[in-house]
Amino acid sequence: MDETADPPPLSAPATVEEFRDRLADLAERLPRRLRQCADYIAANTDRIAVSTVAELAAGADVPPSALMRFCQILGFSGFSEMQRLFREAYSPGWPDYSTRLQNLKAGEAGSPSALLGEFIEAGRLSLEALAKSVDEAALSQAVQLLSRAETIHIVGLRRAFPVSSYLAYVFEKMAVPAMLHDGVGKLDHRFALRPGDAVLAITFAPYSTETVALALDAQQRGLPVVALTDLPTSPLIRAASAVLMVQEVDFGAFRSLSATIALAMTLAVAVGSARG
Amino acid sequence: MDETADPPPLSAPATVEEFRDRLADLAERLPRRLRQCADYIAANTDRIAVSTVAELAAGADVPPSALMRFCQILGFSGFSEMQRLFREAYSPGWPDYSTRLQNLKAGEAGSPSALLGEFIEAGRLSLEALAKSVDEAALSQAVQLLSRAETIHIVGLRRAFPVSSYLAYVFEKMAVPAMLHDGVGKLDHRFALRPGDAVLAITFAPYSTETVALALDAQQRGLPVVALTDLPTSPLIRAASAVLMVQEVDFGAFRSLSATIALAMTLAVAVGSARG
DNA sequence: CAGATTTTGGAATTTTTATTCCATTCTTCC
DNA sequence: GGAAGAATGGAATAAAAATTCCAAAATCTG
Repeated sequence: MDETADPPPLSAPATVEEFRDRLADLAERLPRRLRQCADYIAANTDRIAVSTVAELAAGADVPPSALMRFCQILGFSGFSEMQRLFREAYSPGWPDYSTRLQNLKAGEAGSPSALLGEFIEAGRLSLEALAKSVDEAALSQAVQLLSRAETIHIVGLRRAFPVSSYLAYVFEKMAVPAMLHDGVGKLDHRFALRPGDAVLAITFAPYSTETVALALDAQQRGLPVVALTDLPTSPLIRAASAVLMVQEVDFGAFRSLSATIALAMTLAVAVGSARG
Repeated sequence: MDETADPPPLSAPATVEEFRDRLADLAERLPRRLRQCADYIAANTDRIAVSTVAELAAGADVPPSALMRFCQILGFSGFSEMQRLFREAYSPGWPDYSTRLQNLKAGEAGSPSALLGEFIEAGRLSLEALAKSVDEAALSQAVQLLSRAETIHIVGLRRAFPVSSYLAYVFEKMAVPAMLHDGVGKLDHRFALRPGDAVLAITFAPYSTETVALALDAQQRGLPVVALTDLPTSPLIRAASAVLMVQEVDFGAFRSLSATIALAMTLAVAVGSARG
């Protein structure tokens, strides 16, 4: 009979900060559906003010009633009360991307935000350049070669290592047999290359000798090699059966990887779905 | 019999600009109450997305029915249609893709170049979102914490591993003492954390327990922890002294890393130059 | 593995909001 | 000053949205 007062009767968050705090606090211990709500809401807080329960629920991929329960757990009487908070706090983010970027770059030269502006711009330009310059024939051929391989050997060190490790991750997610040659212990695993396999080699100037060596070795054994590199003068080219070229825009001595990763992902996903 | 076609059958404005033009055009020749509507709406365009008919009518000091009539005169079927324009214009409508991209995507669906178009677009959108959402204060604080550290410990696995390995590369190029915790051999190297060091932890949903564990461990020893993560609900947050949040746009199940890398680079270069 | 407890999805209900309609009030112009 | 037409306000209705409730499913516990 004494239903020991279950949840302390939370009062509704009064500010957006309070809201975020409570959300972060609660999220970990919520059951699955409610957790989905929390994540979606966290990622799309700005849409609360202009959406209906049904729209948000659809976005979070839960039924509307789950979202209602979620609002109540946060301490609101319901969705409407929560929405009121955001409608009142709402001020449109009108200054759009290009304006915002200008502001970022205009900040005191050398400040972190100015730097960020530069890197964002460099990434954007690289992506645009890639869109313009991609060689569709080479891309299709690369996909074909890799789709037919038994195991795909991925090699890319130093600056190319983030790319090769991401490729390895994506292939694993798609259950494509792949081996990442990461150079740990200076082992080169050359003899892991078996007939029927293929090599995906990635390197940019200044080129890694280990990567080039592995690619040449594979070629001599008659394995197909797909090269992901930057210039027509790359030493990788004479080892390769298919060449994908991508040039990143530098910012100072530093180079974005946006375009390279976009291209690598494309390759991985296309291969993954071709192998089906 | 020929009821001389009354008002030319206006179609609804399709953009906010069109809306403003039509409003300016019409306002002068409207009768009193409708004129009030026009004036109030012109001055409070930004509230349309988040208000009800009744609220706006009260603001303009007219009855709701007058406001309804006003919407229809502007060419909308009613208030809801007008509101939809502003709700959509507000949040998600990051504008203007370049036309090149459209072409890429237009290629045979499922073809590699169509895929590439999607990844390029996802990267672009992620960069734009980052430009909008970056928390400059948190960024400065993160730079400060890492600049003061003796050794910087970088930890990020699975999907975050490309980011952490790139950070390690850049720090090395800049001669900043840094250690990459890569989980090789399942060693956690927890005791490499020394007083005076700092941790830069990177993880995205679904969060890596190893990364979170190392961050918490560091926090308990009183070391500063900089978190690079995606959502306010991330378990990393309660371990962190500075939190950088970045959200990537998904394409299907796959996620670009463009924005994350841009932010990571910024951090690395800012720290590198702060340490001279 | 059975029973207890929590979580979930969706249909039913209530509340709010948008929209229409029409009697009344203002304007205008003869 | 009165008739014709336009404009108006508010009550009535329709549509949409929020909220509740409960049976079924999933999960936990002994």
